[in-house]
Amino acid sequence: MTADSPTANVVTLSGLKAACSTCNLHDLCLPYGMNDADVAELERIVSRSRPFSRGRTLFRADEPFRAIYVPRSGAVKTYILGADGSEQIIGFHLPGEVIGLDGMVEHRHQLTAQALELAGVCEVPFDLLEHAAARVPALQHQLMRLMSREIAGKEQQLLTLGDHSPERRLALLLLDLSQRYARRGFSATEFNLPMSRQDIAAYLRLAAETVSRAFGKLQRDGLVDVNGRLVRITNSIALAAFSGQLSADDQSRAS
Amino acid sequence: MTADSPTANVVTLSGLKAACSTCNLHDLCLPYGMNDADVAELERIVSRSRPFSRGRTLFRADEPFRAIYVPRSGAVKTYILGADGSEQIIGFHLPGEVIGLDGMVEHRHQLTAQALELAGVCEVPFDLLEHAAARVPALQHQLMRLMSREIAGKEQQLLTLGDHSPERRLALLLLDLSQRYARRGFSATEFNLPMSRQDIAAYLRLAAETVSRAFGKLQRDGLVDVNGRLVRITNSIALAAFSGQLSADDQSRAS
DNA sequence: CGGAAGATTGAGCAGGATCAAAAAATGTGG
DNA sequence: CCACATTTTTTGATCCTGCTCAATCTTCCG
Repeated sequence: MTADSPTANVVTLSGLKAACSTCNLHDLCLPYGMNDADVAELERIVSRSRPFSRGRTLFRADEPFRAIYVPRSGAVKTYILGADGSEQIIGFHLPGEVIGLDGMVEHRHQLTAQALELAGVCEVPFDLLEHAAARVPALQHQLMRLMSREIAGKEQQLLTLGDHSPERRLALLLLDLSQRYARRGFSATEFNLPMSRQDIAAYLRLAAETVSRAFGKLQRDGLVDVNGRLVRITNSIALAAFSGQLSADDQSRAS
Repeated sequence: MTADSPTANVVTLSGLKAACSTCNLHDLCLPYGMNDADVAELERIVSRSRPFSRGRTLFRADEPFRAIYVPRSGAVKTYILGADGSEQIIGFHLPGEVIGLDGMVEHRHQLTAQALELAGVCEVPFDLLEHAAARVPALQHQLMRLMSREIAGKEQQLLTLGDHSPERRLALLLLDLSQRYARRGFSATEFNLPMSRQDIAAYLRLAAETVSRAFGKLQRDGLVDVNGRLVRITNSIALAAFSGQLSADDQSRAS
């Protein structure tokens, strides 16, 4: 249990034990559905790292897959560099959302994970986790649930990109973030975006200029109120209708 | 072990036991990494259905999630209907590729799965599978590997859609199918597409006309030879280079 | 053989990318 | 705390690519 060295480049994690039992992400994260004894078992595996400051990478694409990571606070983006060197953002990860589950097959990470803001992160060595899962059925079940959630989430994202209108893509992202913040106990209608406009553009596969204009349009239409990174959803029903999530009837009623 | 009734609408599966031990998809599917005793355990769970003819659905979005499905032969597409009623195709599934793993969290299927051609399918009740996985570590491991593969695959798909050029998107799909066929013992350079042009369009988020033109372009450039659904990859290196999978150097060399 | 669905080809249009510049926010050092 | 430098975001103008509409051709069924 040595003190953290302030050396910036070293991403080695300290051996600090996690406190899953007192973590408020309990029911979003790995411990969900487990009893106290099981959680204790989990805590022996999980270690908390020194916080990652903005821009620091948790791991890079092609690095060997050893562990999965879960932010406790802050936010993380995962991306891969395209053929032209541009960042293709694959996901934004809020506290309790597991990162790195895609590395199991190839035994290496498929993506690069980078902190969007100061982020406390838990590291979970995957081999230990798997062994524990074999002993603790509740852990096995929850681990699979998290993987299933990841699959469903990516499918949802494919749907978002399938929608052609930039405004609708942006609306879907804002609604998605809204729900995820709400589930974490934050406001569903007012929150700070952890990512830049360019990040949003790279995620929605749009030009940054288009994202800016899309924000303008949503604001002009009275759906959201945007001030820099602060977003307030002024009419969530209309926003959902506009995004195409509601039926055609609702849509016409809201417009 | 009653004979299958020919009633078309009934998707109830017959109780026929699977023969995972003699299935040639062994190392792609669930049995991978398991010993004979473990496979025998798995066979008690898996049941083979009467083949699904073209256009028949294995399950529909919103239906309760009870089982996952694996085609033994043929091909299956998964999709969801967009707000405007259009089919948004999420995936094409070849033999050995598990379908339905996204249903675990919400306890209902997120997508509709439909046979693209006559398809033999294995049905695996998920609760039984999970119980078996808790007893058989090799099964637990492989199940997680399959889920991880699914996540990585969806991420790859997001990358494909991120690419703006229709020709490159199509090239990436063809290369993807090529690899997947190759791993199944089929030719990597010559194969029949199981899906229509419209399906390809719905998958790549393009208009059908654009897909047609993209095929024309790839053919004119001497990368592929297309006759209806028969595809022959005449220059796989150039095709990979064109798709952006290879480095910029390779790309300039091939063009 | 005929009908229908699917695929291809062509012409015109619109929407998002790109290029360019101004404005705002962020951060840094004095 | 402010001034300055840098980055980020917004706004404007133009261009180009993929969508739409329309017609033809093909294939696949009964």
